Amino acid sequence: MSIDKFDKEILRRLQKDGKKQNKDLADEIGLSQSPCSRRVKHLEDTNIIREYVALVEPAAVGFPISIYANVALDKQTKESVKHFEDAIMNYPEVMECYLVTGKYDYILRIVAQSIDSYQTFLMDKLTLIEGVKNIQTTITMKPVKYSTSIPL
Amino acid sequence: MSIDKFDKEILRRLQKDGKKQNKDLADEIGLSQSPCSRRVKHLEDTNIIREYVALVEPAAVGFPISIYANVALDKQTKESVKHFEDAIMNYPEVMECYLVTGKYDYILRIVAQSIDSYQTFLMDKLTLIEGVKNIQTTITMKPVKYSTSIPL
DNA sequence: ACTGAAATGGCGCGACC
DNA sequence: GGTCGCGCCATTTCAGT
Repeated sequence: MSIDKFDKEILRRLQKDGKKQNKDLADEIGLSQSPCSRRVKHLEDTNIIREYVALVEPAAVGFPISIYANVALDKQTKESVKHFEDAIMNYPEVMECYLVTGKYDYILRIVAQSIDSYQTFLMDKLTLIEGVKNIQTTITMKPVKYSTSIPL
Repeated sequence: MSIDKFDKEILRRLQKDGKKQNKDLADEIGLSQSPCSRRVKHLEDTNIIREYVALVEPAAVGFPISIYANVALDKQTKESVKHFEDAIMNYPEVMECYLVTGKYDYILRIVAQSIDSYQTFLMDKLTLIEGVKNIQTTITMKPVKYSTSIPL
């Protein structure tokens, strides 16, 4: 179940092109098709490859705004934390959420169609979650880099 | 060039499964195969679909640490900004980088194999970029949510 | 046991309506 | 936007080392 050299090469390439043909992949890493295919299948089955997705340009589909929100909770009890995280999971605008150290409890990246619609999200959803004490918003002005590739 | 109902349905599905077969996609949205395929191709050609990728579980390949770094520059001149952004583009550990408002200039999400290797990255790379004045690091303790799907 | 080779079935793709 | 047909690739099975 350890990741060897071949697996790393496979992952490196599939992270760049999720639709790369098995034939080409096999050629590139220097294996024939069936062992290559088996390795890919194994990486999928063990959830090392979580999923294959199409990445959509947010601005092109009407979501030009990305916002970071730092969220502090009243208390960090198991129930309080679970309630917050469950709520977050149901909000598709929340693209990322991490539990963090420091004076806030969570960092969220939220996408929105406009600053107004973010305001609405804030008022109607985020601030209404039980246990949320304080939210600090950071507006992004420009995306500089967005990568999904782990640097193997 | 406007995104209609069909295109939205296509994007919604390909964001969830980038390898969904055209045949199935066509069935689901209620079109036959070739118009469906033509639409997908158009979305690709206009870069509304940026790319297809495999998402890899970071912890499973030895990158369990995600860190947010807030970076302030000495000055925000065109040259200074360009120099920083160029440097960032060459660091594969930097998964995301946004230009932001507020007392810092950039927010970065960085992946690392350990806190130590992040320290090394900080010392040997980030702080050495010309024009970087100040960096504030926020360690993440747990990923709660990570989505790449724009909520169409 | 894991790799490499061959055959079969299905899908994507492009021409045309 | 739909229909049809060709070619290519994924998959599975089998033999070899």
